[in-house]
Amino acid sequence: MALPSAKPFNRFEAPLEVGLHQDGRRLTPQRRKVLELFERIGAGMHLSAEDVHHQLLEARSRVSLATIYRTLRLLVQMGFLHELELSEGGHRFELSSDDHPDHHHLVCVRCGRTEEFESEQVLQAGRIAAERIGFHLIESTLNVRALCPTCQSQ
Amino acid sequence: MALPSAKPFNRFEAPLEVGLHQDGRRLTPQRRKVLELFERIGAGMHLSAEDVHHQLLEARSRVSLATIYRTLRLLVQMGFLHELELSEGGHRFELSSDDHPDHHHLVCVRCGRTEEFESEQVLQAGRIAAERIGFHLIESTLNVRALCPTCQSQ
DNA sequence: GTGCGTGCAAAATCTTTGCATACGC
DNA sequence: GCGTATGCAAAGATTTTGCACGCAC
Repeated sequence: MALPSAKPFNRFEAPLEVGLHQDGRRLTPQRRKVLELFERIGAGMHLSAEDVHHQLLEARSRVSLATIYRTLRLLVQMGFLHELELSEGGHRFELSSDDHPDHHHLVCVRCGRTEEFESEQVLQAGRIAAERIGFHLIESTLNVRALCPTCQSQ
Repeated sequence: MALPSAKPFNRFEAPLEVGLHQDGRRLTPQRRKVLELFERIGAGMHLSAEDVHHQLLEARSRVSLATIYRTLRLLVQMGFLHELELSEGGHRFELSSDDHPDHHHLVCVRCGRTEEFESEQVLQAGRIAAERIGFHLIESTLNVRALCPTCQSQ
């Protein structure tokens, strides 16, 4: 008779384990708990490192904040999580100008090269989305993560 | 005979002074220097608080970092500066998911309420902008800063 | 003269890191 | 058993704040 599986099935666990082992890394309870938390709350929920820490504590899992920071960075690198930039964390400033209306940024994820562009289409899409749920638009910024030509050829 | 103007003309100074006085605030040399710096380097340049501090020191202006933080916040509130969110400062995470492709965020600047939406139009605009300068698109996120219905009515 | 703004230094956040121990492999 | 990952605490980095003084108005 077959032994019961020690771990419940988790659609993320197999890929997580495989991905980790490819790089000589290890599947630890801490890493599993962080990823399971995100799976449990579902896509589209945004948590900070501190949020993750608290949620895990409430679920009776003590994972140190340092490990959570390390794990979040790892899971983003591996593609399991996305890192968002919402307005709270903005730390750079530029001049407002009529010649230079709402504009957007293309950032090379490898070398950091940044290019700006404008797009009436984007502006309009943001406005429509805002109006649909009754928000009043203030400004919109599209951040495009990309590879620049130089980094593509390397 | 007319007295010479003590201050050189500056296209931002008059609006700055007027805007400040409307709220019972004052036009100080520090505030003027910060705004002049941004004007000197031109629209589209992105500076952090620390950058502003260094640039002013090089221009022989000692303005304390605390004042720079206070002034940047003020100038953003008044609309003279924009606050950007580039990829360096992201601090929130969400699950990646095939059911939940590139999507965008509407954030209420007052209460922080966040709504998501998707837009093929935005995706396409990002793709076109990337291809135009030879970048290869990885992902794009539109952040829309807005006022939610509740906060509008207050 | 009134009271807002500044500088300074201390505090509060938020995030990273060094090191000894624990444990996945 | 080897070597990666963790927890802890300390260090860093960034941003905010309390307070006395200075200066814009």
